[in-house]
Amino acid sequence: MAVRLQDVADYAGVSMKTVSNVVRDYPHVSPKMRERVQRAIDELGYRPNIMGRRLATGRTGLLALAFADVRIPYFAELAQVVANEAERRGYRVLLEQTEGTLEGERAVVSASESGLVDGMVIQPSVMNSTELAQSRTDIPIVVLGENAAPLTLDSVMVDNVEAARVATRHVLAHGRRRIAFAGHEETGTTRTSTLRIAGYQQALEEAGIIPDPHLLIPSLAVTAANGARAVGAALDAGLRFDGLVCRDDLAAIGALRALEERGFRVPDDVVITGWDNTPMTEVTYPSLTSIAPDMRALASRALDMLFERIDGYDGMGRHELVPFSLVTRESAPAVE
Amino acid sequence: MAVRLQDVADYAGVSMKTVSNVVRDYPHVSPKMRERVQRAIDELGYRPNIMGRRLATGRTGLLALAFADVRIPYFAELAQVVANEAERRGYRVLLEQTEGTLEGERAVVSASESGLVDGMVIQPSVMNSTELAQSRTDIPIVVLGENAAPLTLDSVMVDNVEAARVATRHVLAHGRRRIAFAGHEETGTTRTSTLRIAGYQQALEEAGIIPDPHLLIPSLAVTAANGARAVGAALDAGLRFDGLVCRDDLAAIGALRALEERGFRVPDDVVITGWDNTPMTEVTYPSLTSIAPDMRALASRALDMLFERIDGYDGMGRHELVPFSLVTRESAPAVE
DNA sequence: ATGAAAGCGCTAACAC
DNA sequence: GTGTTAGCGCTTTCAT
Repeated sequence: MAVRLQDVADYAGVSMKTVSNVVRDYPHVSPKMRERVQRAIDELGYRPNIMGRRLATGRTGLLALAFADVRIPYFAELAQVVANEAERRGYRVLLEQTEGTLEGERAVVSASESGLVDGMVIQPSVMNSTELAQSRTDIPIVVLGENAAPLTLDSVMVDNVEAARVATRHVLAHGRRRIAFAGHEETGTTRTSTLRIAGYQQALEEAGIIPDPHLLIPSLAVTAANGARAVGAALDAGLRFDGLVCRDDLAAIGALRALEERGFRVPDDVVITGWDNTPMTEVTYPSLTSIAPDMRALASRALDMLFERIDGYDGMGRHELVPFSLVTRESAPAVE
Repeated sequence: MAVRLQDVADYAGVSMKTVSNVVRDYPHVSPKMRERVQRAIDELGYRPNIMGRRLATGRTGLLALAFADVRIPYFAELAQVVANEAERRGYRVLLEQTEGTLEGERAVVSASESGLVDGMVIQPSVMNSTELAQSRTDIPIVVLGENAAPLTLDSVMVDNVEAARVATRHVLAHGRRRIAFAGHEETGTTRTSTLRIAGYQQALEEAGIIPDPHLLIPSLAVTAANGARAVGAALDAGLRFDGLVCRDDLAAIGALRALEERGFRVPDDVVITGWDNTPMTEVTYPSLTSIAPDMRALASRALDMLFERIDGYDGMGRHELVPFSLVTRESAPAVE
């Protein structure tokens, strides 16, 4: 039905090899031959069949990108930038969602079929990198947002501890002393949250403040609605604070609503920082100061390392940090 | 390197055919043989190679999902539900982003390679369905959110006109009379926006109100920030309204900010409705009343039709509507 | 119920 | 510079 390489070869009166050379822009083809073949290709409307090519080369041109849920704005952002970077390298991206559960992550990682993708970029929610490294040995994996065990896995992340210190110091610079932390998981705190809380506590201690565990406000899951519920419940229970460092923008957005609903003013009564610098931060009222990871660098370095491994590099796991910045907006304005 | 079907066959002392039968759960295999082969598979850790299988069967098990940008919450939602429905049918989803441009859509649709995906679900931003139908004839396509020309393309959408009437009538029921519409594109209104504006105007006319073109507030692009700018500028220019039907939730979120920033109160001064019922509507302050398309039905019907075509159905294009509802929240509460 | 062999569409040695 | 041919890993008639 579809026109094949052989059809073009027959039509142009040349061999498959020559047509293949033209299709793949192989340099050593005479101009007139190239033109003749190209005409045949155009007239027949030939399109190379990926599967045939992939079988022959062993490369699929496909990458898997795995994370909890695209509906979480940070992951949508990640999908966008990874897809862009992949495209620049001639690759396409297969979305794999894990729902943030261990089963989901296991399912994604222990693929029952092989040869679909050449590599995988994964931001695990719960699985540790040791298990990760053991599950999928047939293709290279780059881990995002978590320091991978130094086996064959590479990792890229921002320095969560440092970034949390920066955010917290910024709140301190506003003269706030009772600073809460919101949005980490209620059950089984993830590594990401642990690191951010560590940075938050370090900054407090550096300022001579003893971290008060009551000021840690966990929420059920990473949604803004849960963030609102958690912060709302804390306020209703009488908890008071004048600064709030949030685990992510969703928690911050939820906190914003919980506070306003109860008559607290941001930033006058409570200074707030978010994390991820997702598009929504610009348009909440007040807009949100947020930690902005360099997403482009993140995706770019992750794919660099992934392709090095696809190309055969076989050294120890490499662990890279990418830059971040604090973008100040109304919820915690810049301080002179 | 990787273990192949032949390796398993050798190891188990049977033919490839038998192993293949076991792998694919072919019914006519004797239990003892099945067990023997299964043990070989387990011991060798055999995983069938997708590409080999696909080449042989002609099915890739992959679907393309194309739309403007995953960072737009509605599309993230769409990606999520389509991925889920596809998985239930044993398929995976390849993300294709068009950036909402004609070039982007053309690039996605006029794939230079064939055989990668078995079908495509696309929500076009600018390309009309006639061009769509002509561009990609090798695989079936289902169009979302736009009434496809009745060639070989199927389409699924909500009744945009009717939904816009429902939203507008709800605002009218609040006793509002100067009702604006916000968030449609400034340049080259999309078909979606056109339909929604039509429904909005119909509802006004039914209520005996002559639609005032000044109350149409376009914005530069579908982001909340642009929505805020557009509505803000309109207010600053002296435009006044007591109701606002928004093209989508992003526009509504932007409008919310623009209004609050200028001291207008929602819903007291202005009643607002959004569209898409994205997660953020729950947690804005005030929360947003929004048109909620039945996303599950949308994805489910789209994939049903797509698979019918993949399986050989070759009739005229079918055009289906899926249900929607109006979810009332604080920005436009339910009216008794 | 199981085996043998012919492809699926393409690339890559290797020859000419 | 171009043609020949042998796979890539799997499924699938067709035999047995």
